[in-house]
Amino acid sequence: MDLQKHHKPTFDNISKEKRERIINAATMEFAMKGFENGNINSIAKKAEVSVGSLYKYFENKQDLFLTIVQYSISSMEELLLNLAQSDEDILLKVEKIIRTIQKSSKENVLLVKLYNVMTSENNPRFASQFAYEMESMTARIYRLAIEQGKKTGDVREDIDSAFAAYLLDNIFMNLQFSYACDYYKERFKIYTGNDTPQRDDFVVEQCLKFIKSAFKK
Amino acid sequence: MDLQKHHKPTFDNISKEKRERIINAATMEFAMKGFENGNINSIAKKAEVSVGSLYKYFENKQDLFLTIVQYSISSMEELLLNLAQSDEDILLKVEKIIRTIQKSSKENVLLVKLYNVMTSENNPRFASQFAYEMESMTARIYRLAIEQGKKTGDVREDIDSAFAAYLLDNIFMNLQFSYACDYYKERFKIYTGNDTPQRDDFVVEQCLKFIKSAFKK
Amino acid sequence: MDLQKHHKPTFDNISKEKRERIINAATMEFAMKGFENGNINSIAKKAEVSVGSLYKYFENKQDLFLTIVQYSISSMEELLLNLAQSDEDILLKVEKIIRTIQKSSKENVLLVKLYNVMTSENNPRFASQFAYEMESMTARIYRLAIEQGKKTGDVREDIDSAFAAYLLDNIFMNLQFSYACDYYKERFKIYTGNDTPQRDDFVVEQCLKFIKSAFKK
Amino acid sequence: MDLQKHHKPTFDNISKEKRERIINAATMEFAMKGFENGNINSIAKKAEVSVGSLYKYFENKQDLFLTIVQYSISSMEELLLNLAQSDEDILLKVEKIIRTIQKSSKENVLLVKLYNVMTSENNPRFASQFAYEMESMTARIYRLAIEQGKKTGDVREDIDSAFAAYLLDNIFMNLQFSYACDYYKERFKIYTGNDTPQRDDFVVEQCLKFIKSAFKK
DNA sequence: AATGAATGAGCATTCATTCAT
DNA sequence: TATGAATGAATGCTCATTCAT
Repeated sequence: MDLQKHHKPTFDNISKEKRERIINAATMEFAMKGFENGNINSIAKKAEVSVGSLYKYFENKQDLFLTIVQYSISSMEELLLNLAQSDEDILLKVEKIIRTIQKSSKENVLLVKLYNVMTSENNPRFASQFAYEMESMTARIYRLAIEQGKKTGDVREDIDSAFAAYLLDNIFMNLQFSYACDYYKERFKIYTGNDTPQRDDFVVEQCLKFIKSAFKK
Repeated sequence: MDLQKHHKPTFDNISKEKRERIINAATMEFAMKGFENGNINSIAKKAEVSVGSLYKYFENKQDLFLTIVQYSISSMEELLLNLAQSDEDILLKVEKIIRTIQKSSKENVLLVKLYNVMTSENNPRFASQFAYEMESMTARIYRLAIEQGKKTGDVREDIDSAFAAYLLDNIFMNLQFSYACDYYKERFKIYTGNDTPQRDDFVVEQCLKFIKSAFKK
Repeated sequence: MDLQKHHKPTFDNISKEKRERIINAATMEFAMKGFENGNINSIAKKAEVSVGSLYKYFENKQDLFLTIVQYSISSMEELLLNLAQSDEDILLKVEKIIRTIQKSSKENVLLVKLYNVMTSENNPRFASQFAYEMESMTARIYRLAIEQGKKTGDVREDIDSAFAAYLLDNIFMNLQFSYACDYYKERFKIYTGNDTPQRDDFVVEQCLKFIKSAFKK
Repeated sequence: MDLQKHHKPTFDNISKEKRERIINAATMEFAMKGFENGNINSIAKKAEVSVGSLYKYFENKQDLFLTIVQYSISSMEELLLNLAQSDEDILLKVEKIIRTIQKSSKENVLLVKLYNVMTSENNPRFASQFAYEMESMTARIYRLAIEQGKKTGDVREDIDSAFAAYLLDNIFMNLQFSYACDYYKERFKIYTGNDTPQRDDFVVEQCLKFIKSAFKK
């Protein structure tokens, strides 16, 4: 677990506007090119900040990347918190989640791409550092919703809540990537014949049928 | 579909042993570091072959990479073909698939890592080139099995076969990564509490329950 | 006509001394080895500058080469402008040109070598890019002088001014190379028996006799 | 002076047809790309001979180049010998030379290109090795013709025969390049406005006027 | 003698990081 | 604190030459 900051204190002192310029430029760069291929000098130029400054704010490239990832996770967490707090039926929740994925994947293609990059970076440290916060939140939310569903009788009791949450997230995670990442978009097309998952209602409907039935007693 | 070779004819002429040394070295390199960061000179050294030779066999780095990926896909295809040809009940097939994933992911960690790397390289050309070969086979197999299931009454008829195949593969793909890739391993642990999906029977059992129920009328 | 700069603005910002170190090192390298064989890393070392810096100043090897050539052309142009502006008799002008060639070829052997290399690089783009600036100036100067000669009666009127200028330059160009370039030096020796055109006055005298007579009515 | 062979005895033993295949392929390669950039492996492929064989015939790349140059010089020498032996008036001879240049430059662009490459190769050994044979022949021919002209009264006696021969060759050499080499073609265009020296008769006429007058008493 | 696969030093170019101003 | 010029190690790829068959 790694919740510590990855930037120097100086980064907190600069103006919000400058901070956002940096975050945006770096997010774009890393999302488009990945960590290894992302270029610090390009980020500096795009953010209209000097490289020297960047190195005043961050120890090195990796720390800038980690900071960016933190930010993108925070953005996603906001969305998730809304879903988590509602008291609805699990299937309603699932529908909300899917619709949120559809909406936010289109609005924040870069964040999703970045998340995708993150999941396959060949640096174990990155992976384990962030999997925790990112996933532990969704894991908890899904598991609680499933347990709640068991109580209300919406979910059969003979499946393991934690594992079911995992399966659910497998579906959601790939669905999310299918809206934003090259490989997954292509894959979606191969499976369903559609260019991108454009018929959102169809996707919602099919997913719900599948999941509802999977949970049903 | 892109089944053409990505190597020069010379690569077919060298000894099987040398060819395998190269394949292994390159698979290891690309699986660990990805395409961009994979180092041709390192591969040559690891394979005990000169760089010059490598460039006699492959036009460039990309073609070596593509060749490697082809090999890994072929390996997977063999497994899949066995599953495809059997005439069993869809649930038996699903079980077989999961057990195959469990077995081969452990045996061929590198291939799975390579596949994972491939899915997140930010190169659209790679994406479309490989999504097709990689996924079109599984897509077809799953869809046919589902359609067969509809006929035999094992699968409800109101779900879209193609989309259900996609959902199924979402689950399998992530499961596969969970056995071999750092991020996904960590994520599995967060969801289920287990270090790696070691309790294979538990995984099979839970997946089957979920999927069986999802398909059930 | 290609008078645009071939360097990045950064090259204008560095100290004159450093700029000259680079120009000198590169001129030497390219003059001795030609474009293809000239080595960027060697130039950097000779100029006591890092390769990285060189690439901050120039987009690539070709642009460094073009810049060098521009410099050498500018040097020559200064000399030519003096000759051009004078209002003298064409034969006086010819004598001045020859003496200028003699003087400058000895002083700037490298520039002449560079020009020689340039004329035979098998790169059409280089050729057309520079032939124009280099030659169009001399072409105009010679042609105007000849036309002026026709008016004053020093030059017969039945020869084509432009073509005569071309023939004149043929002689001058080879003369110039004869002072600086290995092949042409050897060739001069074979023709005249002299090691290098050392007896400058003899060369002047003979050339003048030949050209004067050629122009004479 | 270097008249020795630059190939191993083995090259004399192979079939004439194979020898010519090699000569042709190498001439093409070196004429188009120059010595440094000419590629031995490409030559072997083009000549349908193995690289190994090439190295059986020639010590190294340089010796292959030198051999090629020898051949091209021999070709030119044949032409020159014809001119040399005729007993004509010097101006008729000059006309013949120009027409020969015009004809052969178009027919054997590669040989001329090769000769051009040779004159600027930055390897002193090349230069001095070949200047001798190539130029000493023309030097002698031109000088003798001029001396003959002096006797017959066609050439003024106060010019140095050797130097006049040199000036003559300056004109011819550049004229030759103007028909075959990129830089010189461009330069010809700048001076005369014509794309290539296509109006051959005009060229002959103007050259003759110039040279005739230059020699005239 | 002929082959052509193998070699590996060499080169243009990139980019994370430093540091003088 | 901010700047951005400077650094140089690192990498994909080429090609003259060798040598086992």
